[in-house]
Amino acid sequence: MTSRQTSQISSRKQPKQARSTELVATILEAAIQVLAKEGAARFTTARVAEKAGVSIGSVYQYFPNKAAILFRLQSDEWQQTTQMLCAILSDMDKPPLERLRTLVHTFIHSECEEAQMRVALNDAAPLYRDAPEAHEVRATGEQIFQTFMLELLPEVPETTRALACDLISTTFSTVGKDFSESPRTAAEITAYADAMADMFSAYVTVLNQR
Amino acid sequence: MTSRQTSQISSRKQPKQARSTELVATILEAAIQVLAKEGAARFTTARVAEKAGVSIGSVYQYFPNKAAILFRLQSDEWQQTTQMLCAILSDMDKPPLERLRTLVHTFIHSECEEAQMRVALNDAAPLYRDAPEAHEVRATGEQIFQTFMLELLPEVPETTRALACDLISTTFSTVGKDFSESPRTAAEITAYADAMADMFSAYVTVLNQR
Amino acid sequence: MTSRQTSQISSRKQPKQARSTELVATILEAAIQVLAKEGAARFTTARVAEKAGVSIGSVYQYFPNKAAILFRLQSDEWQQTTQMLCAILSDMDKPPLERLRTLVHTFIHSECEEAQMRVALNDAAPLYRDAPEAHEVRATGEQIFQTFMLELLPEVPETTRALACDLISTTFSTVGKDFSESPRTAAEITAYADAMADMFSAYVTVLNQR
Amino acid sequence: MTSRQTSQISSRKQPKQARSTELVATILEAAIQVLAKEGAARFTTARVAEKAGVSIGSVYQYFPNKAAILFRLQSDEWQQTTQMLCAILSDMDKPPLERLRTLVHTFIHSECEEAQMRVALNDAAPLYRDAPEAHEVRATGEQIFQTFMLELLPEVPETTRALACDLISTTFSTVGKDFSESPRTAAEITAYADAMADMFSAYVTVLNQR
DNA sequence: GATGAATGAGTATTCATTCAT
DNA sequence: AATGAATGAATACTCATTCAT
Repeated sequence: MTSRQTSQISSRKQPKQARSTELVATILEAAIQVLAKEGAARFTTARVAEKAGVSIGSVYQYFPNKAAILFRLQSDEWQQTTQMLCAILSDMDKPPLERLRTLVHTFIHSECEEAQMRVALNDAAPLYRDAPEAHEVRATGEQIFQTFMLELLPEVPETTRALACDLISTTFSTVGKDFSESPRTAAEITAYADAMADMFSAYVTVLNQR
Repeated sequence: MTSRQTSQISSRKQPKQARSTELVATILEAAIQVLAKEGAARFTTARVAEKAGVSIGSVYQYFPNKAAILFRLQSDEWQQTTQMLCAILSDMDKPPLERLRTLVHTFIHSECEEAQMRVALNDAAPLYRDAPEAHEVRATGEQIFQTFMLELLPEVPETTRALACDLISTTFSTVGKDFSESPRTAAEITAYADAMADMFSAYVTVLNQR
Repeated sequence: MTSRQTSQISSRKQPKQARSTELVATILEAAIQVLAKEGAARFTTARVAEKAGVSIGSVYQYFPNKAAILFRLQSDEWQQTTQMLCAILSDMDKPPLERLRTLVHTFIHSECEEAQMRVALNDAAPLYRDAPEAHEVRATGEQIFQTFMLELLPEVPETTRALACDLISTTFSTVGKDFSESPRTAAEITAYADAMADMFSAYVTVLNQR
Repeated sequence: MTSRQTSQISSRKQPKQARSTELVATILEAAIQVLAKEGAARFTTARVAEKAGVSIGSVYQYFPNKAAILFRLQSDEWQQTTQMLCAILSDMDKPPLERLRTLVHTFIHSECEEAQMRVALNDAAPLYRDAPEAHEVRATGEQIFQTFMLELLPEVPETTRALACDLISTTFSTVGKDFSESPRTAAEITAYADAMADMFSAYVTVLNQR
């Protein structure tokens, strides 16, 4: 957690060759394991390299610094989440509120998987959070959600909608994170997700009725 | 962010004399400043001692380890929040939903003060989070809120109420924390708090109508 | 003399390359000098590193902790002593008692060399003494001596022999250590070793006559 | 185990008043307990003061530094041993060799009592060993033994006798110390003491026959 | 005399990162 | 490209001793 870090946080090189891609994957996989088993405080480049069966030098060949590995992990997470979000929200066959409910369920469920790693990744957030790249990734996700909100709150004034969008998505992710920090049974997860969806539904309904 | 910690996290000695209390206050004040100005990663006992104009030994005379200082800071925060909560919720002259709205406003506002320090304190959470003392402090706050929920959701089945209680209070604190991480204008704060209160109101109303 | 030690005490890596072996040797040589010149209380990893002209990090690359350096020093000592013991005791051309006398002389002599370092190493014993590895090394030496005792006390009952073996070898090492703590002339050493050999001879002779 | 120590090691003041003597006794008793329970490395003035229910300042009122406490403990030990030695050796009714045997038995036995504390006291030896006062105390004990040796080895030349005296007394104390470091049953102690007495007897007998 | 708060030098150990091979 | 040895700043915490009250 010292500071001798380079500013750059995104990957050092685009691994064009199969060999490289493989290596990056190996390192990331090792990083996940170290994070999950050792926690953020014991997440060190040396440990990642060892777990990956690779030299430290190789790690630095593909990631400019420790933060970059963590950022990449987080980034991949966000991408997956975004895809999931996209898939669910674009299913125009179901009414918006039902899609929202599905979304909440799926998200909370996914958050509860690999909870240990997620907590650790969160603990390490100070290391990658401030990077400009981090904001970009987040922004993409928000974009999709905003589009969906347009569908959900058609008559509502722009300002209100933006606010609701922000509130709901934030509640989503922060409460989901907090909830997943304790171990949960499947039943608990379902109940909690339902409650959250109920809350969102009630809110959305009220906003539309105004 | 290393781990050589003693298990104990609560204060080393009860400051019986005025001198001691003063010193503890000085140290805590210094700790807040270090946290705010340097961030969690650079929060070291040496820096706290220096900022407090006190020897390192003195710091350790009153706090068994670094985590204890952070925990104390957090603990004091929680106590203040709890008192505020208590004061607002027990005002039986106003209807429950109005009190809830007031609560949200006050809380979000207070979270936005000293935001930088709060973010840093949050980043340092891994250091004190697991201490048993931390759970106790939190529990007290939840207790008060539960009592209020009884008033807010009188006819609702126990299980549902407990869930709603958990959800609302978690949303409260986690979303509030997230919101306060970016600098905000007074108008933004008010608008956001209103939105959150709207969401809670809608949810509570729906639950009562079922 | 503090206690923050990792459990492991044996060498961190097998120095496969010439470079490493050299470095380990340099560090050990420096450790001996620090021990001799500064004493056990001032034996610090930093001082060893400095004396060795190496960074602290390098010291920790080859030894998991301070105790490991001391243990290694002691271990090397024991190994040398054991070899010497072996060489002397296995010379079947000479009668057992003569070999015992030679042994005592050689041992006391060798103990008196680098006496200062030995005293310091002894002072530091609490740091490595309890390690399981330490017992193993000692055990090997005892084994050889036991075999020799079989030759020395052929007719004596097992129990008595074991006792005599223990007593003689302990007297050997502890008295030798104590004797070498003061500076001695060659004549003093010879006289003392002779006296000790006389004592052992008398004892052994009596045991055989019973 | 640091070095900010004053050179003086003997008691700071002669406690003339009953109150003082009592306090000194309390401190020494506490010191013994700390040594036994915590070991030499954790033997600190603060812990002694706390265990004694006395302020640190008071400890320093009666002992100039930490080493002085340890020295006093050791000194008291030596005095007791010397008295015991004296009592046994001056019993002119029994033949010298029998007295020697009794001595060995009594000594080994006493060494095995409070073994833990003795080991710790030994570990702390570097702190008080070099004080001139320590030599004086030891000298007294040797004096008595020398007188006894005169009786034991009447016809033997002075040089030889001095050597034998040194050897036997050293074997005595160092082997005794080493033996007592492991936990022992009463039977083991007796057997070991007998073996040692046998060895001494054999040696003495041979010397007298020359 | 008694107290115990205050001091601050001292120490073991970790870890991100570099760079010669 | 890959390696992994080397670096050394950084950090938490202890403890002997002093001295103002």
